[in-house]
Amino acid sequence: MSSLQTAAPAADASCCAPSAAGLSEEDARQKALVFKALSDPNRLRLLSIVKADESGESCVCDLTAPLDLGQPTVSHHLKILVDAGLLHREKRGTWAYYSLVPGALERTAGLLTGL
Amino acid sequence: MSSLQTAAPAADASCCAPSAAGLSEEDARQKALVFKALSDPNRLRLLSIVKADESGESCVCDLTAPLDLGQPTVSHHLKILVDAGLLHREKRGTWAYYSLVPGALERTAGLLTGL
DNA sequence: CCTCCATATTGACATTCATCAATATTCAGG
DNA sequence: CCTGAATATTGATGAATGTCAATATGGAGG
Repeated sequence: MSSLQTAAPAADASCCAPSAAGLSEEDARQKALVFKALSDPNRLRLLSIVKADESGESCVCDLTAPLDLGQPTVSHHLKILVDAGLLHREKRGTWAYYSLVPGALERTAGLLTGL
Repeated sequence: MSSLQTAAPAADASCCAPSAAGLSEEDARQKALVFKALSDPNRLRLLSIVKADESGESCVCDLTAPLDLGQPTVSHHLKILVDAGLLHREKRGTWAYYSLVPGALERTAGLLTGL
């Protein structure tokens, strides 16, 4: 399971944080994972295409062409975005439809302003 | 020069964005650079420490200890954060003081919600 | 059952990255 | 000037990453 729990306070888990004014080491590592998922241009484009689609979801075949990448590469990027808790995957028949996890982008934005 | 201009509208610069529903390739690359700067746990901790400091600025010597990293490594990370437009560097005497660029975190958060 | 199609996984390769040790730079004091 | 201190830069190294070609998986239709 896991799923990064993007906005988790991670409060008592790090009760013994020795000092280090800011983030605990563990807290920083988890938050960095989300930003790492966002640190690739093609993944940003995938997110924006999925978001822009009026139906709210896109299948891999719609995402391969505009990025000029191979299908396995697009699948790989999509998996990273799903693992980061940003995209949701639903398989219907032969097709896989990806959609934004509601509120995920806003929660991630909150990670920044709440640093 | 450079300095990523985190919140630049990049409006007319990409007037010819051919199609690709979402971000243009160039737009995506620039935004990815900011998130790449945020994709390292130690850099997130640096940001939070600088932000948490009541004086609003910290020198390298204050940042080396809590991260348990060598001084060159911390300098390297700070440079990346400065290049990303997130931190400001001011040298006074022998010391270098780093502070948050006002509004930079909020602008970066806006990159996400405005995808 | 067999074939086709959409997607996922594996393996390999080149590139990028985080880190450190060593060295260079720059400034303050004597 | 010379010394010492704080920071930056360089070079090297091991790990992680993005990409593709090849293959696997799994459902749809004949």
